[in-house]
Amino acid sequence: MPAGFPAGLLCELGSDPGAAGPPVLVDDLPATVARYEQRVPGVRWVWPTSAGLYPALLRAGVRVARCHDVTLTHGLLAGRDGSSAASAPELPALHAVLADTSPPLGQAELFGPPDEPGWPDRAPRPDHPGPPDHPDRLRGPALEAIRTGLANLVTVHADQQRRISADADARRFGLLVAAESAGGLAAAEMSFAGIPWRADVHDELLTGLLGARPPGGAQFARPRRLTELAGQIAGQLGGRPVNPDSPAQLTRALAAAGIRVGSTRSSELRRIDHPVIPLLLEYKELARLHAAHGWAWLDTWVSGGRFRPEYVVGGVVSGRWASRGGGALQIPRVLRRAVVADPGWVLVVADAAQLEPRVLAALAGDDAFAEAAAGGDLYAALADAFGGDRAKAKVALLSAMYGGAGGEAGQLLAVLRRRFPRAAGYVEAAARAGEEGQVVRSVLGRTCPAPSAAWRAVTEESPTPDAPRDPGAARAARARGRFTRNFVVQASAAEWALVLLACLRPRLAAMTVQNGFRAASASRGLADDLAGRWDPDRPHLVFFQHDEVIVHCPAPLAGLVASATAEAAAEAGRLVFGDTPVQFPMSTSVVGCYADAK
DNA sequence: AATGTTGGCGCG
DNA sequence: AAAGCGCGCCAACATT
Repeated sequence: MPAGFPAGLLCELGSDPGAAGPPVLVDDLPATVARYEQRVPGVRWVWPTSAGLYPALLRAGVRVARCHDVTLTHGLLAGRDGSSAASAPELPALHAVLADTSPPLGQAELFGPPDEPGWPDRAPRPDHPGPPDHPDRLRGPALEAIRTGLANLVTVHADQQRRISADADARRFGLLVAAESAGGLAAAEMSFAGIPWRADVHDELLTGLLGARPPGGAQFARPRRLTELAGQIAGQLGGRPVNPDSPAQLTRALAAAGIRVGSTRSSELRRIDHPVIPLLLEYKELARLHAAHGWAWLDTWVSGGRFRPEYVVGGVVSGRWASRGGGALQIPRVLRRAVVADPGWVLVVADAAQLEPRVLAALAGDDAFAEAAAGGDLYAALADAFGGDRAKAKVALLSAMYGGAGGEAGQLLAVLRRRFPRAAGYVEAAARAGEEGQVVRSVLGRTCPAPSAAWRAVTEESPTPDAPRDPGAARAARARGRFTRNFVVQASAAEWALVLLACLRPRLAAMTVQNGFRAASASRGLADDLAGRWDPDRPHLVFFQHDEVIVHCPAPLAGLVASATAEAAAEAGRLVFGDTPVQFPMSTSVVGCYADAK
């Protein structure tokens, strides 16, 4: 596809902030980028967005090791400084990039191949290509616009570097910027690789649960099983037709049968003893599967044996990723059966065990807690403090992190506070700050949003001390307290996971099946598939869901991949939290099918 | 007809 | 007394 790639403008950054070499027009940007990647190990691409540019490079067969994503960085800086994210800098059209070829130093070394034996030499080579020298063939306003944009990019980048260095903890904030940028690369690579998805297995699952697919075009027809259930539900409720998808209709029909409900949520229905309830619960579960992940979803999102979701890096205020289209982060567990490795390949499924409480232990520097979090089952280790009851330890921790205190949670929270005062104090301080309208920051310096004007208006003290306080004020304050309480933990956990991803990428990129694999897979009839596939003998990161990664790789590499995830987890712990006794174990399975993991 | 809101539920 | 944190997506319903 390189032939169809638009021309791009490129220049090399100088060693001084804001300095840049002459802009050069290149008519094959992917080839040029690839040449830099090969000959100038450590090159870092500065560009407007990976989301805009990198997919086209990947389609052209080009991977990059590191970048500085100006748009993602802008979001982090705007959040930190309380400036509007809308005041985004004017950035050039997509195909303008800067090559930062200065030798990586310390922090900037993230995230390329680590300095370990066995990795490719990353010393810059004197024979690096430099900017290719082409006569400008684009002329007139188009070229001028790109040229101006490129100059803006140089300026904006220098400004961002200055603001990163000015952070009260520039090391950590710089790490956050590097990790967020690496995340942008990983996200594009995962979309490109796609999750291996067996449409035939998915279809069989649906058919087994719902009945045969309603015949063509009938998008809105209910499959057989849903029609049956709707009929039985109506029969139980007096015989008049009722659409169970309509909360209003259902509430009325239930009331007519003498069942009063505040809502039609499954959790509420489950508490009711009536023969219609099991039918309703089954209907709801199946209707949800049909609507959200049924045949229409399959048609829309799966092609060529892959599900290719689009990730939105940093799309959640806590820094977690969101996804756009296809609901990639809400795939129902039953459908994991359809995620099957290619022949000769396996899935390495690795998730961080009990990540959030471990993060809290490391954040708070609570030695007693940290020792319990050193390894193994964290809740079991804490159980002693709760009369030996692991479940109680878990409730206490979740309550501390989410701000719940219903039921016996309040009492358990008191135990937690007594035994692990620093851990409890950490989240409680965050909650107080939030209730007072302040902002809080994660371990690497992601800042939570300031309260809205509406919130400030509601919670403002009344002008006369005797006036009754708006009961909504206390409620709003506590809600924000729960948000900031959770933010410090969830956002810091998201950072650990992001750094894990950033540390895992280069390790995977360095792995290939040296001999025989291409021939072997061709002999299995995969040659046609391989023709359009990226890096056919290399592990592919294909899924990332908050604290879990899936790597799709040739079976012989599974052991190496599993070790790499463990190493990356340990490295992420060191980079994010420094010297802490807390460990971040990964629970890893090597499986042919996602449903068989752990 | 198009757009916005609500109730509900999937995931972590 | 009551209250969990964060998302995206669907059908139904409300509004323009």
